[in-house]
Amino acid sequence: MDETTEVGRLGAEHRELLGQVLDKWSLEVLDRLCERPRRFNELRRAIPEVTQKSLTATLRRLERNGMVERDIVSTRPVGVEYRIAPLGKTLQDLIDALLQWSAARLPEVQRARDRFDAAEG
Amino acid sequence: MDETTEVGRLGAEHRELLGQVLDKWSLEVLDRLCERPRRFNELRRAIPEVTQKSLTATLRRLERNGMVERDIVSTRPVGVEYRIAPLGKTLQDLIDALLQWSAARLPEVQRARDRFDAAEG
DNA sequence: CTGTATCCAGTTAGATACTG
DNA sequence: CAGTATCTAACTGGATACAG
Repeated sequence: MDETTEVGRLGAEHRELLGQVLDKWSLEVLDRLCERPRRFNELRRAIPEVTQKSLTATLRRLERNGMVERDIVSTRPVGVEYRIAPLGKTLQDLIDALLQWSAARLPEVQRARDRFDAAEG
Repeated sequence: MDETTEVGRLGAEHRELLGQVLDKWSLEVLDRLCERPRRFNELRRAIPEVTQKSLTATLRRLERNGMVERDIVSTRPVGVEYRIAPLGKTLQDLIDALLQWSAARLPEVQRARDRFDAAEG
């Protein structure tokens, strides 16, 4: 296999999976559910910027991928509890590491952005 | 601080940063550049599904965030070499871990998807 | 070789209103 | 409480043509 035809080790399926699990809201939802199970509106309050529609879509996608489980509480009115699934639990350390990386490096990134924006003007 | 007002530990700035660094093509581009510097078309060949437009946009974004550096080679016609920046290097272990997680867990995820899709029909 | 520019179809996200 | 439905504005991505 020569260099000119060398292809990535990441197939489309892996890109799709990581895209569904690392997207805008999923990281934060999973992080929250790793702490403890949460109700729908509890998650909304914990992530104030997410809309109901986007949170619903995020939770469905995570459920479909086996990352979270959904528990219907038969009260009136009904409640729904979301909790981390075993498969989602395998992501916990990775998510923690990503959030810590972001917190640690954001200042450096900001300086890089300022340099870039100043140079291209 | 009571539970009803508790908010996430991830602010909008962190979500934006992770979004720019973990997006569809960035992971694979960074992974490739961690191995060694690459030319533009070399990256295109390594990631056959990416269009020129998207690869350009991805590289600009990564450059702006201090993740990659851009080196213009004054030949005719000109060449451009991209290489990982020190800040991008701090992501390498995380990226490796994500790719490995994806490779290890994809089969389980597929089974979860099949179950979900069968149940909701 | 490494881009930029343009057009355009398809997806996505917010706002709002409504339901079991 | 936990959604679904609808409309619409904004963004995204592919195709194509062209340029330094």
